[in-house]
Amino acid sequence: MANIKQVAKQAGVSVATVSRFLNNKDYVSQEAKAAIERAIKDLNYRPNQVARSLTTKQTNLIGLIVPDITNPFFPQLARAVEDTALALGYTVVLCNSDEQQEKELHYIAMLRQTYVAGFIVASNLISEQSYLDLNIPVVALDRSPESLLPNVSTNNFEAAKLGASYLIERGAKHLICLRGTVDVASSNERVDGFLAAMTEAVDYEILIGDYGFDNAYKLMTTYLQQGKPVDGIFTCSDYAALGVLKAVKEAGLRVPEDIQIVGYDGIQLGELVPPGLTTVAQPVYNLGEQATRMLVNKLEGKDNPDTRIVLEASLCVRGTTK
Amino acid sequence: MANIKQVAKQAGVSVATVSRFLNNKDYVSQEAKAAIERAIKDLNYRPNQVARSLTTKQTNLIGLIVPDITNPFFPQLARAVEDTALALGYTVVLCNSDEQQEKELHYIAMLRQTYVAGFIVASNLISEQSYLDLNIPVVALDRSPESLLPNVSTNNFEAAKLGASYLIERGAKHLICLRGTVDVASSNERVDGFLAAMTEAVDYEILIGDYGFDNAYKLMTTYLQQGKPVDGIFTCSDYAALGVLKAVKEAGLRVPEDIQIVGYDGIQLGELVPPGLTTVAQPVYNLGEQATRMLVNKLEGKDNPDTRIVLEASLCVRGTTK
DNA sequence: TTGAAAGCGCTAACAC
DNA sequence: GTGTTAGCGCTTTCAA
Repeated sequence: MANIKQVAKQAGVSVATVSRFLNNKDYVSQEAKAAIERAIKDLNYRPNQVARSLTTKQTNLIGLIVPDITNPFFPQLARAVEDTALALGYTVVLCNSDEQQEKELHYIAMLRQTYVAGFIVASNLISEQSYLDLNIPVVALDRSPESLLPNVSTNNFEAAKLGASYLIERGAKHLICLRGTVDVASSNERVDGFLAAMTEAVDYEILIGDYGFDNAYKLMTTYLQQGKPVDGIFTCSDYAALGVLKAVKEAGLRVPEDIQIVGYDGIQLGELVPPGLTTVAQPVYNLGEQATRMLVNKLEGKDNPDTRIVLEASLCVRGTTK
Repeated sequence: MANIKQVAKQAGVSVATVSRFLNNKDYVSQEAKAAIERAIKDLNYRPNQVARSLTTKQTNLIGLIVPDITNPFFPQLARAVEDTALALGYTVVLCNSDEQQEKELHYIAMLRQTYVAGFIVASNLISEQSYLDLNIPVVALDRSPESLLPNVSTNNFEAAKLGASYLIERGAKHLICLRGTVDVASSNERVDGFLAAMTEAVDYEILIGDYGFDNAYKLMTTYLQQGKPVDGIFTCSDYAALGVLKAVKEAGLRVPEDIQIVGYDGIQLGELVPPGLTTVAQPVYNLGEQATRMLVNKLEGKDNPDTRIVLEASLCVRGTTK
């Protein structure tokens, strides 16, 4: 691969001029421009990003950290982020922390050393303070509106309340809330929303799980074996709802006749899984797009009063409710 | 962030010695070692990878290119690759080409400039020659065993034959093969496998689609409206099978009573979707692991006769077949 | 066993 | 408008 020196020589100018041309800086005469353009074409020259970032201590890389790439919600989110970033001139490095703190730290360290421009964090394994300590722009995505970090999310509380209320509205009397990991703000907020929807006419129980499929399946299978009465289940993620659905069916119960289910997220797969998953749908694409724009605004030092965007989720009624 | 010079100063040695220590090269006296270790700890020093790769023209980055991150097969594959790579000391950069050649080229160019060590390619948008021209190790994953590139895959032909045969075995008489993009080798091989399973007792039709959900859904919906007789469908991906399943159900047909379906890939979601997707299951994790090992072997110049690994797929019978 | 110094490819003063 | 040159942080001869 050719380097800037060769281009300069071929074009009969200095490397500084070539560099200016490359970065649209200062004035470069028309003749010089033309000569450089030719040389670049002739030599099939591409600027070396590594050298560039060694000097500038900058890149146009955005690290996107997701907790579990096998949860279909995150690929959908990732796609939105990538789309938007690419359109704005940034490249996304997708990091799957796989629910392991160690992996997340590894990715952060690696990207940090690569002069990553900023992060979009959709996982919850590392403290917000740690991210702040990085001293580079970070945006939290799909976490809590109360986050210390600039963030984009839905109103977890209201959204969960909406979903839980609907279960009651459709006649559920014995509810379960399958919640995500404890101490995770967004997860807590969703549980609070669920609780806010409870009335005196119903009873409920809270099961502690995570947003994954496997745990949801196991927890619900165990629970159903106990034979306690249940006719409505609210899960804090769609992926978990799918696990619940499987457990319920295997237990020989009918959905929605015996048990109604409402998920959370709005993954595309929700419509595939017969009888169709009723869910509190987050505006997935918009979530990803807004987070990316917010980060890029920060990166480019734009005036951006927006340091928190809260989008509305909506109830998407399908077959798992009556 | 501290740099090597500061470490050297603090430790009372030269930068060269620190560098040797960092890379376990040549001899470094015990005293020097101790002093350097202390200094590194005191300064919380981390080598700057950018500077390092500018000098060495190397990194331990592996680019993993997938065609569609929203197809659940690829996240599963990605996870296996990441796991293995991390264990072997490499970091995976996951690139979703999103079925767009432009995006794929963008990622390749960007990683190439970053001195990426090698690629694992699970997409089919760019010619194999283009990858060979990169002049760095590349391994094709889940493509064709006939690939010019070193590759890891299942025996597409046999696997598809297995799936199609099973449909016939279970009594299907009017079959459809929903194939992937034309001119893609792995896709062609699967169709050939399907064809090889056909007997005189049945009739069949081949529909051209892709591995995605949307197209499968649309194609099948349209097809079913025509009212032609169909009682068995083989799709070249599970994700597409889910689309077919949806179309079939919407058309008011029963699965498997009226129409039997067999997918291909073995995604986890196959078991969730009632009545459970019968599929030709690829050994997903193993596929990803082997590809990563093959690439790393090449990167490290190990003697590796293996330039092609063909794994066996197996029939996973669930509810979409009788 | 260690240090001095050149150089990786590029940007950014600074001088002309 | 343009060229010279000093780094960016690291590895790697080459000498000592």
